[in-house]
Amino acid sequence: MERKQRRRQILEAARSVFAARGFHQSSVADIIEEAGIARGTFYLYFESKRAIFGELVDQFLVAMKNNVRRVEIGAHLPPPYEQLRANFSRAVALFLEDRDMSVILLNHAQGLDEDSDRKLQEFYDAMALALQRAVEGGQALGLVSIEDTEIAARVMLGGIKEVIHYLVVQDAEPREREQLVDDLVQLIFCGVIDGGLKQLREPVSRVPDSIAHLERGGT
Amino acid sequence: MERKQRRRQILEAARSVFAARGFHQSSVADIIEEAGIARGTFYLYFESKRAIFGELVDQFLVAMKNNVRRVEIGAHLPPPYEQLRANFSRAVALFLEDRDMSVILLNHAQGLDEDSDRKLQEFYDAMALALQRAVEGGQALGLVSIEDTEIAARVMLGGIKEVIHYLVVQDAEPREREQLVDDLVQLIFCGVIDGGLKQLREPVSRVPDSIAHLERGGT
Amino acid sequence: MERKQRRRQILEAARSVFAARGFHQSSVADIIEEAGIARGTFYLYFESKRAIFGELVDQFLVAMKNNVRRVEIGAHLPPPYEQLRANFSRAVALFLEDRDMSVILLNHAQGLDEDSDRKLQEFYDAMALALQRAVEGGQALGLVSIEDTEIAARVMLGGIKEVIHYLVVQDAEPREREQLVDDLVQLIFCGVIDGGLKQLREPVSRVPDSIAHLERGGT
Amino acid sequence: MERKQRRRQILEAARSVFAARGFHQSSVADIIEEAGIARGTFYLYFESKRAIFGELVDQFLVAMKNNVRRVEIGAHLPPPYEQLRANFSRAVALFLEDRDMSVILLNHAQGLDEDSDRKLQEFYDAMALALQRAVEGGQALGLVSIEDTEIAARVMLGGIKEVIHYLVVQDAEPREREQLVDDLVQLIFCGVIDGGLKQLREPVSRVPDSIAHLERGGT
DNA sequence: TATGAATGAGCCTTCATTCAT
DNA sequence: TATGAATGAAGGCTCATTCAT
Repeated sequence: MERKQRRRQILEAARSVFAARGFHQSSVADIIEEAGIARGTFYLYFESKRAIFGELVDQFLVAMKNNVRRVEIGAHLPPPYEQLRANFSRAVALFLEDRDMSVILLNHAQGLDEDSDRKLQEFYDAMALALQRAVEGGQALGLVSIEDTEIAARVMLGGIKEVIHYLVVQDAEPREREQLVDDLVQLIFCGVIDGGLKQLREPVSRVPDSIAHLERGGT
Repeated sequence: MERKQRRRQILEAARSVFAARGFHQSSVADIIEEAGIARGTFYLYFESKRAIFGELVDQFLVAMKNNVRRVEIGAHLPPPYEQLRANFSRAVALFLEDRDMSVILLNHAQGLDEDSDRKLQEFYDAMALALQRAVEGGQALGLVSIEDTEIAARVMLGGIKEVIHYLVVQDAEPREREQLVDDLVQLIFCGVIDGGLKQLREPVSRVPDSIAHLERGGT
Repeated sequence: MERKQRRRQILEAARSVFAARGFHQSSVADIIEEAGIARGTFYLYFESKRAIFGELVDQFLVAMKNNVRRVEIGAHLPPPYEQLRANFSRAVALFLEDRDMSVILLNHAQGLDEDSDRKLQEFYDAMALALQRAVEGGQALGLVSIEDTEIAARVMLGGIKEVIHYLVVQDAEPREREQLVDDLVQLIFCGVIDGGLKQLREPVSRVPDSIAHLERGGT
Repeated sequence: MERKQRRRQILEAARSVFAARGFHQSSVADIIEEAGIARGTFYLYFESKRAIFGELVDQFLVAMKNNVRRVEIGAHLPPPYEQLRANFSRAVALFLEDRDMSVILLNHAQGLDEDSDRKLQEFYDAMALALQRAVEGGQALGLVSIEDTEIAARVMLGGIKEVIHYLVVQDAEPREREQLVDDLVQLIFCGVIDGGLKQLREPVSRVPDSIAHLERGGT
């Protein structure tokens, strides 16, 4: 128990250090200073700087996997939308509750070495695949007409990642989380345009006053 | 002129090295070897390893800025959709034509140091702002009902980044670029669900045969 | 008494560890693992890693000193040869019975630090001196014509050390120990050439068939 | 040429440092201080501390191998004794001319790691084999009656090593080198006893005055 | 006495940058 | 302008030893 607590303490320290400076800018010296321990103690609990970083990432990925459930279709089950929304909600919650790890994962976790990159890649691939399956389900139900489900899934994944990243980096609890999730789900599944693309396709003759100022805007 | 060519030669070498290994894994030794020049020569043309990296990023960002134009609304102008689509098309083209830089920007350019991160941040912020303005334009035109245009813009930006990243990393010219751009625009503006969310909200009683296999899927 | 047993246990463990890996390659961790004790316990019995090593060496040197007796000359005493041979026999027995320590002494015990080196040096010096005295005795008896008895003693000492080392490292009980001792004594006192150097000094005109193959040998 | 000189300079520094303190007690810091160069410069010329040590050892072993020639038997060749003596003379000269390396080889070169130990082992094995072949030659010529030529060779090798070691550590040019070589050859081939072992086998009834003092000697 | 967590000095090695030629 | 040898700060990691329990 003692041992586990010390481990946790070091992990916390490392997490905050990595989040603040990134992997390369962070030295073991930074971590032990943050944790208030001696040099050797660090290596009593972790094999290397890489190892503790990997453990942090793994921890988070596992939590994420455990919180995202396959969308099942059936009469006695919640409608797909509810299931999807619940997944989104849990994922967003995880990210927002652990901003350090979010920053690490979305900002610094890439380009360390091939193994590490592959692990991350595989995680995102798994998320993308889950989304792709959901989209294919929608296709089968006749709700989706787009053909390239892989691209569709990637767009959705990217949207989620970027929003999370944005919110975390802004470091502002911007609004009600559930409202955010609703927006996110709607944007990702339905886009921004209410009635589809048709409306965009026509030339606009009358500029509403409300946006006239945009025409010659600054940077 | 001679000097400019030498600069360009070193920049090319650095670009390919950075793309292959990332910033931290790449050493000045790698770059000068790739360029076939001596150690000292490198510093005759660039102040530091960071400087040449920054220059590569800047170069690309400038090209990108030059290729993305503000969407103007007016009777004698192309419809907003055409303008938007043209922007997307040019951006995608830029990325796909310079995969090295795409990898660098989307994978390795973050977490180097505060200056660098801020510059990148500012670039993406600018892209997000452009998208946000477009969305606000749609709002004014009554096409968009979503209120949080900032989030909407971020979702769109993330979708684009992720797709580009995916395509570049896959290293496969997957399909007609224009077709891809069409899909991208549709996804980002209209989402995947044809008729809006309503359809997802209802429970599904009948599972189409075509997706029955998905219910108990593997990994 | 309990304490002495624990000491002995740790000494045994250290001996086998040192013999297997040498002083520098062996860590205190290795020793306590081999002994099955805790880190702190080690320092309850020995001041340092160096100390336990020194104690092992001392132990062996004392045993050796106790087993090598001065060659006494007198009418009622065994002939010098018997006494010398007995000394050799006991020394060889000691080495072969404690191969771990033999390896340590003959292989790893040098170059640790000045104190340690000096102690070892002194031991070998004592052995050399004993041999030198014996040679001087022979000189006085008219059996030895060589003048530099110091060198003679060193040659003899080196011969013994090398043979022991060889046998221990080979890890094979090569032959009857007493036969070995006989050979050793003969070699060290009488050399390999039966009739002295004269025979070697003359050119060889006729190559015996038995060694013709040696003239153009391999490695 | 410049580069070779710098290499040589570092090698010299390392040689003297290793000889003075041994491999483990010597740090790269010691070597660069002795050489008067910067830390990085060391690694410009040698891969590691181990590498430079290995190079020093190799250098010496090669020189030794080049100086020891197979003893050939034939009517038109110098008598075997001359050839043997010449080998000894060259070997002794090599050692005495490079005392640093002698100390390193005879004192510190063992127990570093398996590779290193094996290399050294192989070198001594080769020397032993050469001596064994010589002894076998003597056997064939009827000059040698001892049967175990392997042991004989080891005794000879040990005698040489120990004498060299002794002389080097004493750090005194003790006498004419050729005289030393003569003694060495005689001792190694003919032992110390003029007329063979028989003389030692008889009890001694009369103690010559000249050695009476030895009977109750000091340490 | 026994434990094992904690300590921190010390070492090897890397690599961006400088500078004499 | 070009070279490449030289620099030295910085960082990861080990391990003998201490100490609170």
